[in-house]
Amino acid sequence: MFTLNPASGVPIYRQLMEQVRRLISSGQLRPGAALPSVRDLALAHAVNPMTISKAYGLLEAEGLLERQRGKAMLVAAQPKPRENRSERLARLQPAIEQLVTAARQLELAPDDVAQALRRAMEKREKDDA
Amino acid sequence: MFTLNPASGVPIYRQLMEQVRRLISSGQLRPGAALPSVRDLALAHAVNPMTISKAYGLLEAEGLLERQRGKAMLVAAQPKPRENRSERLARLQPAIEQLVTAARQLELAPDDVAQALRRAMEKREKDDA
DNA sequence: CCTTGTGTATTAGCGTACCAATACACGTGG
DNA sequence: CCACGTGTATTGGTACGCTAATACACAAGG
Repeated sequence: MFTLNPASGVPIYRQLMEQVRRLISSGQLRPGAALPSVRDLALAHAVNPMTISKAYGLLEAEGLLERQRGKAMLVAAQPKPRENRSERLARLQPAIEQLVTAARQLELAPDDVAQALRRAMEKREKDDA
Repeated sequence: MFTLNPASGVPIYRQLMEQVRRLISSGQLRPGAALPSVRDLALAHAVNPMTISKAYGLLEAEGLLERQRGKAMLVAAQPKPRENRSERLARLQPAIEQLVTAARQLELAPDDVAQALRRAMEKREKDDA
């Protein structure tokens, strides 16, 4: 469900937060849905439970998650359950900018980049299936 | 020349290193070319000079840069002056993977992503000109 | 009741990243 | 020669990110 890369430089708890935000904004995690338990996630990704808890706690402070004593973390009941396409595209923008910067510095033609991107998306689609 | 974002989570010196690697692998920085001075870069990006120096030092350890006492850092004379397209595409892969991951979690269609990418690349091209 | 499963607080420790300020060694040009 | 521009070493400090090991409060189910 999540992709955590400890060597990326980006703090793990931040990676997790961003991915939860995305899953909620796309509706893959709907209001009321339960999140993976802190210990499960920590075990699965070989990470300290407190690192996961930190992400959950911050997301609760943002109002995206709700806490129930003794039970799993839930997606909060929100006024905006699912963002429209343009809002989600806005969330994608940072990743796009980074890719464009890299492509420019590598002097790769737009067509080459587009083709590589299409390949990667097709492969991901296949792997998910 | 460089794009350093202190808030991205990725250490500044790592961002710089990666971008120097890309500019060399594309030939935009050729063997013998001088790099921006530590103090200039530090001033331009509001960063401590030692942070830039750290990046330069590590790149020298990698063999990408050469040091001349009292003079600016140079791009080393390398056996491989410029990488071919497939090698440069390989360097682009991490940025692509990250974009694909984000797109999946945002439930954005490949066509939407491709279109957003093309727009961003065209805009960058225009801004550069 | 008691076990198991939630999240969380606490304490301590460790390594990294960055900063400020200072000083040094070297090459170049006035 | 001297001033200026290279990179760099040093010292000291701050903040962050992550870990380990415990321990607690609560809910649900056997």
